[in-house]
Parts: sequence; C-alpha cells; structure tokens
Amino acid sequence: MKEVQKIKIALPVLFSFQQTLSFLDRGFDECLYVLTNNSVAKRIELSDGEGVIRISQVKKWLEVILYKDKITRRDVNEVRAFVIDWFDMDRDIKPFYALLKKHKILNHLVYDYFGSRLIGIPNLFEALCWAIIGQQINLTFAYKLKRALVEECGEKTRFEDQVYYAFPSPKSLFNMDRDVLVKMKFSRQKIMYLYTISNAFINNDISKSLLQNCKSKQARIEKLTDIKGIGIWSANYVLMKCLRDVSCITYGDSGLNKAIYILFATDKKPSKEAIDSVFKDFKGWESYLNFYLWKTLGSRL
DNA sequence: CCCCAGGGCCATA
DNA sequence: TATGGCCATGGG
Repeated sequence: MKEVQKIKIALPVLFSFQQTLSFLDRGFDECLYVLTNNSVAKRIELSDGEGVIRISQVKKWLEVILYKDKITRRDVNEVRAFVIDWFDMDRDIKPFYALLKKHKILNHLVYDYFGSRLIGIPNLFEALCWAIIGQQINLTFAYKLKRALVEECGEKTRFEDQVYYAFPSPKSLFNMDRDVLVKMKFSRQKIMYLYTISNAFINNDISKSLLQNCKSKQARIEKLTDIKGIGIWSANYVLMKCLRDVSCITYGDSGLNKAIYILFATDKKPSKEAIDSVFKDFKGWESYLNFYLWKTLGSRL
C-alpha cells in the first residue's frame, strides 16, 4: 500500500450516499467491508493486483481513495467502474420515482428512502455463494456463516490496523476440508451446493460474461437454475444484485412476502398472482420495487 | 416446545 | 404439477 490516489465521481441526481451507508450498515455482522459514520472501505481485486478503497462524500462528489502498492491508469479506471456498479450510480431512476409517486399505497417510499440505490454484489461467485448461504436461515446466522468462511479462506490485507478480506476464490473454497465447513455449522446441503458452484467456476461452466452473453433473460435464468442449489429465488436474486437486471422479482422470498402481506393485506404467503398484481404497475423497475419493499421491513428483516 | 428464517431438492402420487 | 420431508441453527 505504498501509493495513494484520489478518484472523484460526480454524484448523480436522486442519489444519497447516506442511504447507501445505512443500507450497508444494517446491524449485521458484515465481514467484506468496514464502515465508519461517513465512509465505507473495502479490499478490491484489480487486474494489476489488490488494493483497498475508502469511499466518502465530499460536497457534490464521491471521493474514492485507492491505496495500493503501484497504481496504474487501469487501476483507476477499474476502481471507478467498480464503485459505479456497486452503488448503481449510472442508472437514471427518475422513471421509477414517477411510478412510485403516483401509486396509492407506495408513494411514501420515495420520501422514506429518497436517493436509495440498489446496492449490488459485483462478484458473481460471491453473489451465488451468498444466495446459497442465506437460503432458509435467518440473516443473523447467515452472516455468521459467511464470516467463518471468509476468515478461513478469503485472502486478506492488513492496512492501518484493520484487516480487509476478499471473498474466497472458487479454488480456495473448493479445496476447503468438508469437516471444517461442518464445524462452522454449514448444513450438508449447503456444503454440497458450494462445492458444486466452486467447481462450475473452476471449469468455466459459469461466469459473468457467459451470463451476459445469454440471448434472453429466460436463458440466463435457465443457466443459473441448472446449477444444483440455485432455484428461482436465487437466480432472480443474482440477476438483480450482480447482473443489474432491474426487472427481477424474488419469488419465494420470505421478506418480500412479509412486506406485501403488511402493505397490501394479502395472505401471509401471497400467491404468485397477488405478487404480480403488486408489481404490474412497475414494469421495467421490478428489482427496484423489490429492493424498496425489503427496506420497508426495517434494518432487520 | 413450537415455528419460521432473504429456499431448494428429492421422493412420492 | 402438487405436496411433504429434510436440512442446521438461532431467535421469538
């Protein structure tokens, strides 16, 4: 970390960095970034090696400080692209807000979460593993599992009295001893799914570019759900959080069910038709509505 | 002790 | 196609 470089990104309209920070800081035991009152820092993997970035707001700009041994022009471009992707800063969400404002029941969400963007998981392997880890268990426990995994086999950087972890690589996860994962309290199913996904990445059966090159959304869903452990919920979750597809609905999601039940007085587990009727006024913005509905449940789901 | 968590797979009918 | 059991643990 011998060199330092400041990178400025202009704030888009309808973007709130405070909302971004409050989403990242939901009281869960997150291990892949470090928060302060007004900044977030994380380890970043770049083509020319790893570094640490710290992001804060300075007036009308996002200021990203990159710490790295030797900083290249390519590093700077990649960091800028990473942050824009992570916080979904390139998207014009005016059309979404227009739809929200005229909705009878949901219009207050504009003001409750003003400038809140769909925060992503740019790393596809991490997004898929996180979908597996989070299935069927409460998020508090899911974050504990993730931390155990990351601390065991994620690469780390020590910088200014802090440890910054990378999410494990497919190879390092694949090579983890089964018993170690059992001791961490992963279920046998989750362990098998994680191995399967790791192996798929190692063999290049799945990658972000392979998904991006699929002809249709349906083809992407099929490619994802071909993987054992990835069902319809996980596929939509990953397309939303990693591929930045804004037209996804996480069918089967307990949090989504709960939000719709509370706001629309449906069954506790609303039918697909009931869910679709909520989303029908938000064509092309389903992922954003999905994300905002999650937010209505509060910091802890 | 019960039920359910940001599900999905498999067996059965 | 639909339904029920199973997974592992923790919180309510």
